[in-house]
Amino acid sequence: MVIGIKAYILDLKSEGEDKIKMTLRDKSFQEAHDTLQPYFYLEPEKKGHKTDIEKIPGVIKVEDYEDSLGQKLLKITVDHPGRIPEIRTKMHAYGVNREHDIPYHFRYLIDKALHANTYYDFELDNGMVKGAKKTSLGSPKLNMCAFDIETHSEKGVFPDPKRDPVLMIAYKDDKEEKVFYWQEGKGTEKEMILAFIDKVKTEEIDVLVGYNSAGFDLPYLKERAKKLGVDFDLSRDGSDLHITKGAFPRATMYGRMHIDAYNGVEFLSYIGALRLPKNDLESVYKAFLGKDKIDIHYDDITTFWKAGGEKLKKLIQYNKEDARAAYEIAERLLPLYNELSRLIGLPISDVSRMSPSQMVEWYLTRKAFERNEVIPRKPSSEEIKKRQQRPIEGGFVKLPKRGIHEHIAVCDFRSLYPSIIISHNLDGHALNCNDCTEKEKHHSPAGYSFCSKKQGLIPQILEELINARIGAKKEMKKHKQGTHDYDVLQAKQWGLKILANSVYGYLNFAMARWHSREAAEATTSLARFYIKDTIEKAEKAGFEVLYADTDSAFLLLKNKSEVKRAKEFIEKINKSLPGLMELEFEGYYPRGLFVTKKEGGAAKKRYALIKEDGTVEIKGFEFVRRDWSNIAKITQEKVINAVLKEGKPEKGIKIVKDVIKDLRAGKVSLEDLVIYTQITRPLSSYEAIGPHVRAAQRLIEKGEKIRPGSVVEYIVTEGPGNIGEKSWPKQLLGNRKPDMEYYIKNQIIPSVIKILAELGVTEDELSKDERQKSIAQWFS
DNA sequence: TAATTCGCTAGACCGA
DNA sequence: TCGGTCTAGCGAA
Repeated sequence: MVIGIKAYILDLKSEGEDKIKMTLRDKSFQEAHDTLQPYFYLEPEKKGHKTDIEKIPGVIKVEDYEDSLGQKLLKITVDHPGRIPEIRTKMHAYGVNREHDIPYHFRYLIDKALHANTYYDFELDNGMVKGAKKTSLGSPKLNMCAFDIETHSEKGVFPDPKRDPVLMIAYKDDKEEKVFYWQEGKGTEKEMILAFIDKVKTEEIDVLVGYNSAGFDLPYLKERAKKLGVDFDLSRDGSDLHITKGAFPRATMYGRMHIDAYNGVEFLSYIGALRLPKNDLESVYKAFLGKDKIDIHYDDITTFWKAGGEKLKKLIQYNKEDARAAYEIAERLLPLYNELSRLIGLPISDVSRMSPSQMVEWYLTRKAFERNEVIPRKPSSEEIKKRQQRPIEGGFVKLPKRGIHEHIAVCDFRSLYPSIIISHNLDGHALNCNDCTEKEKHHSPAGYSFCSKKQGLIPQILEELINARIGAKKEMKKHKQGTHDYDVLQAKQWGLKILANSVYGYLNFAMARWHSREAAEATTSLARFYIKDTIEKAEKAGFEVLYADTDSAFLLLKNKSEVKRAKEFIEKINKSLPGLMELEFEGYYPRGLFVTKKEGGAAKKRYALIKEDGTVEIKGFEFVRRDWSNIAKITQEKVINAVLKEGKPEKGIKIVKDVIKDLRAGKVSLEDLVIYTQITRPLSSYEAIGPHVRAAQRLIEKGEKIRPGSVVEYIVTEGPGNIGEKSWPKQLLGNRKPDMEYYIKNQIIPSVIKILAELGVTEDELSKDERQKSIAQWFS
């Protein structure tokens, strides 16, 4: 029987020989099947292998294949996707494998031109897909829930699912917040787990979110379920929850997308959309809910659970807040992942675990298929090492003019690297073309030239991404803020921006299939050319250029009315720029501050600007760095504000002196003295034991887990030895007293001195009236 | 197994 | 104890 349904592919997997099973979702959901004969390519070492290869068990067909790049290959069709690993190993005798490492369900979506999470009119014949036509329906709305578990724990012992039960499971969706729990004599752990599974199923949850749930909650629940004889079946087809352990843990269940919000937070931090002191649940909760999460030490969880009454209530609340924090982060992430999934065309569960580079690579893979280009191999480890040897030259940074300046116009190139790549067709395959004359080619200062006739894959996808983003932004204007359509478009343009911004980095990334050193060098060399050219032209036009970094230039104006002249200058530049390249007027700033380095000379990448409405933008200074104490940061912010708003030295001096006084009087909270620093490698591989490493060692001695990525929070205390010896983790501070003189001398003074120096404040002035004469020596 | 380069600064380390 | 050099982290773009 043939039926037609409007639905989207939520999930899919391989099933048997040449079959794909998929979950089609609309208001309900339904299982469907399709076929795709698995295949891969071989770059043959020499001709004449064909007949040998045909004899290999599992090989169905061997054909000559030439793609649109002129690559002459053998296309090897096999009977079963699961056989590819075995067959491709045998192929080493005949040549080099190509496209042998594309997961079968990705292969299916790419070859059939189907995008996950996108509505199609499917024609199904007894559950087999007979046709799929794209509809005009927009983004699907997925049912999402967050969850979190609390487990029994003995003092100082990490919970072990072989021994310690799960006490509670918090659940939150868009309708309710609920905590499943049991107590001795009231219910059982088994019933609780079953009730949770039942909840996920009855709510038809499509997206299950936890925090570190791939590494902890789901493996833990699975293990407990096994012990209790419960079928821990969260999937939509009765298949098992699949757990992959290791440095990058994964948990997958067919038919439901699992998102680990921890990956999401790392992703958002990575692309610069989120900056938290550390990427833990507490920081997420505070950033999103604006208040601190209830604090219960994990040693006390079982005690609270047993105690009942108010304590139990508090534990329930604690558990709820964990789920709530995961939910908050997921609410921001899901629309983005949904759009990225639609763009790249792969399921959310896969996309949510990808780095921006991987996203670019899979996007390119799909587009390469459309162009009939067999994709490049992954580089070997030797090739990767070779690529990493000599770094390419990056952006140009102009030495700024130090001091406090008035009337600054900032202009910057819109999407500089992408627009250069598109306008000059920078692409590994467009390099050294034979179709263009020297004159026709795009030339770069790096010495490489590129075809001007046939657009390369990289410039093509960049152009598509940028145009799609312009389209999405235009479309956004037709919708009211806060509506579903608006939010979807917002997420879409964000996803497009992430992809477009990642392409250059991808090009220069050693592990990239489409790595092109030449294209990357051409990109940065042209970027240096354009910014230097702009600086030169600005100076010729009579502007003093205060500073420039990669894609932006700061023009010093004589007065505010010169803004018009600056805009005219920008327009003139734009007339000379090729293709999509555009210089934009970013803003007018009445005042700006550039300081000198510690070693003298003006400092790059550190400045502060104030807008007409009084908002201050601070770049590079300690204020924006997490590895400085809050007291130093807020003092610096106040001083910068005072300098930019009033420009009088007295106020700045007073701010600093007051803080010093407060520190000596013990009026500063401990929280404001904490320094956050990340541990980036196993402790044993540090050559220099800095304060954060010393503090981490102390945590390890107490049995805490410190891994690369852990953020240590430490305070410098009074006592003998170097600063490291004096550094104690916040948790282990005990009776130790913070070393206030350290905070004055090594935190407050260095963070303000270069700023106040621009107002003519000298070391002596700052130390005047101070009871301790020794202050002067700090500035020596 | 998953973007790079440019730049600043603190604090350890090391030899005189 | 001093100063130079190196290691390490993090931010700007």
